Amino acid sequence: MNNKEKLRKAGLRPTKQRMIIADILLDGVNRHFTAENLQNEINASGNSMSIATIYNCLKNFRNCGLIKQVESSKDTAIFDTNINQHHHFLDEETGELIDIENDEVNLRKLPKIPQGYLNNGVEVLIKIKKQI
Amino acid sequence: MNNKEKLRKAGLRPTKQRMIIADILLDGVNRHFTAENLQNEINASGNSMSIATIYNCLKNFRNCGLIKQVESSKDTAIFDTNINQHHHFLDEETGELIDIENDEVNLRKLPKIPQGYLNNGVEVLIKIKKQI
DNA sequence: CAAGTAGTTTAGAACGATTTTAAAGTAAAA
DNA sequence: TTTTACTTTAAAATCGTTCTAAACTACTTG
Repeated sequence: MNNKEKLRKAGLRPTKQRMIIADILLDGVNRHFTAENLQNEINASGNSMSIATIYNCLKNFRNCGLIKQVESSKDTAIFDTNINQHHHFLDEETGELIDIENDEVNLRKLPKIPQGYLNNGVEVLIKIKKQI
Repeated sequence: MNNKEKLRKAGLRPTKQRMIIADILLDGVNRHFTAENLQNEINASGNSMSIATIYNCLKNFRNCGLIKQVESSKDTAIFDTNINQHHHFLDEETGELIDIENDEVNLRKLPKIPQGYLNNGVEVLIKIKKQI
């Protein structure tokens, strides 16, 4: 399925700007990035786009499940093109994130989900620090 | 150990402002809060403090391990007085966090920590959503 | 295809959380 | 004490992100 079809399937009009971003993000390579990182890639690809459009687009893509947003207490939002359930190592010093595939983690025991709620995804974060 | 001693032990001068905050936060009750929540509690206690001092103090307390900061992609930093390793349920709609004690989660299998790094804490986040 | 309409992009202003500034204040050391 | 280093403060600045409202464009319908 090409990117135009992916956008339509997600319920998004395949505009010029969304296609530029889809071409960068939806290439099958897993990556973590910020809005600013993406703007740099857009510029490097010979295109340009308002930062408001980049934020709109990231929000749309995320809401449609084309990308994920990483839970992180950094001051800048971090997005992830790996939309499968998976986990992360986080170096708190540098903010660097490393993917952990889902099958590398196994939970023996999970707590009871609170009354009236449904489980909507489990994320394991392993904080790491450089050895000295 | 009283709060003055806790601050000294953490390497922090027990100033008037830090004592006011310690008296609110270090009462043994686990809570999640933002800088603004804390400011309201300070005001409610009949004291007042510059917001810059509150941010300084939270950063100091966190760096000394007196409180923790929760990994969350909300736009406002969330702190936690529960400094033991533990986990959270997160309702992404409302941002509500619920503690999960460490013994309620059991990991059967953990991935290999990347070369040159040390494990610095595991956090499990279970995203939940309201049943409809 | 033409015209209508609903959704999209844009630059720039606005916003909100957090940090910086630099001056005044305070705790601890000498 | 006096000195020194650290802390607090109000206000300004910063930074990521969202809003605004006007121009634009994709899609629909005739």
